[in-house]
Amino acid sequence: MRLSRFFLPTLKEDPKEAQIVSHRLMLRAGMIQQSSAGIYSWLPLGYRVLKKIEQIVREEQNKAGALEILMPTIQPADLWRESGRYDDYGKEMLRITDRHERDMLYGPTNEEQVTDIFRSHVKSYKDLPLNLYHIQWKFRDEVRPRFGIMRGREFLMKDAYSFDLDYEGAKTAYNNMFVAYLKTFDRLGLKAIPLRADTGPIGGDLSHEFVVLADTGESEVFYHKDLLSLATPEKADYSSDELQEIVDMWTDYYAAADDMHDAENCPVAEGDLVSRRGIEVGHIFHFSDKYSKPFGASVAGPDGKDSIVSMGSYGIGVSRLVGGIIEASHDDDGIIWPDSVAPFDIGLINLKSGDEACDAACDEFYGKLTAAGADVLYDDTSGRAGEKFAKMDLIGLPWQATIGPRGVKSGMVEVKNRRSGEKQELDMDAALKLLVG
RNA sequence: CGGGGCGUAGCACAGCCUGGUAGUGCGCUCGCUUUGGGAGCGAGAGGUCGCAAGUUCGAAUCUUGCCGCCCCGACCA
Repeated sequence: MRLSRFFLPTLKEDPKEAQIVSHRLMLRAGMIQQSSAGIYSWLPLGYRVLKKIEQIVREEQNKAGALEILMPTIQPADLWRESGRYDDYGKEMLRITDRHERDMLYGPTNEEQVTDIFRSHVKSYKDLPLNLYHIQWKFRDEVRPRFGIMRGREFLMKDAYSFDLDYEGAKTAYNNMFVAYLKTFDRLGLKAIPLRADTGPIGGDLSHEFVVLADTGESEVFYHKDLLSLATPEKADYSSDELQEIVDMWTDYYAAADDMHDAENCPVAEGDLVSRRGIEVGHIFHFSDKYSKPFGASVAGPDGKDSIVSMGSYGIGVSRLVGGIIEASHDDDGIIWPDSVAPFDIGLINLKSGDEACDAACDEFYGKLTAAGADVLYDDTSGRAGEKFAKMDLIGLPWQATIGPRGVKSGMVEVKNRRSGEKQELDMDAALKLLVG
């Protein structure tokens, strides 16, 4: 992609409304534009990142055996009256009346909707276990949206829902998602820790939050120092017992959010306890028959008798992760994207656009990178060097390749790693080898 | 929902107290000079001063109401 043909409205100065670093950088890097409080448009650069994260989440859900569906954003109130949540949910739920005076709502979550789908079609234990997920926009009318995309009112979320015959099956489904989450956050380049969580209004007895570590995170977490050295599970398939072992291994270590942490009675020795800040990006629940019972979601068991299915739900804040990743990975100059979610792989800078030799060298290098399958943002604009470097640092592509009058005669390319800052002068072939293998 | 703050050009702001023809920096356009870390000079374009009512000969400025946005707290993917 040539920058001259791209839409990248970057800002040199900090917008005043943005306090936290991810919000500031997203606005400055031209990733998003606020539409109203807590509601944003995604501009090309931001949208690319959002889509990359979404795709990784999707791939890991698919690998875990979950099936993708797509449920509507607008739901009928009657469904929520069946579970009793229409009255319980309060003002955070955006309520809408259609032209026929029917009560509708913009979904803040989809337990009712998915349980309705399940009960309409699934009648036998032979169809279990089942895990349905979707990646869809949600709306919660927060009293006070803040932190940009991290705590918006409209947000993109992956939510999965598992259905099992009994508690044992549900627990395996839960463990399966637990492990899928470890793999997902690892692929996103994040350090995530599972915290035993309060189950809150949804209820249930098995629940974990996944918190991404970032110095600027919203809440404080305490955990045993060895927790982070655990290896992320790699195998494609695990048996129920293996899943349980992995979950046990991860949850044996102490980890708690500040509201659950009791310094006086903490089981971890002071020297082994680490305190850092974090951002909640995922939440998994087992909630048994909370929805299946009022909805009459039951299946015939092997004995021919109907039994209510046991459910769980598993959320990942996809849009929030964009901010979370930036919080966890940036410096004074801008964003530092992990390779897996970077909007482009490489930024190519033509230091003297309009100069015949520079243009020719850049065009050639751009062609080779692209032919090798790299996604390249090629700054072919007529801007000044400093401006180009600063902009490239700001948008945080993992690699920068610079071609300017100084090195062009000898066919040299300067390659810089955004994260380490390390620069090296290479001839075009060596640079190509480094960047695209 | 309690408390606080702010709405003036695309962005950041000054002007308001003490009413009198709307300004600065960045960005944008054109020209010249520059050219390896957000350039210099010159010339331009761009604003019903959030909206409405009121006071006044005259309102960005004073008064009232409304709307929007931000921050702190309680609450949450």
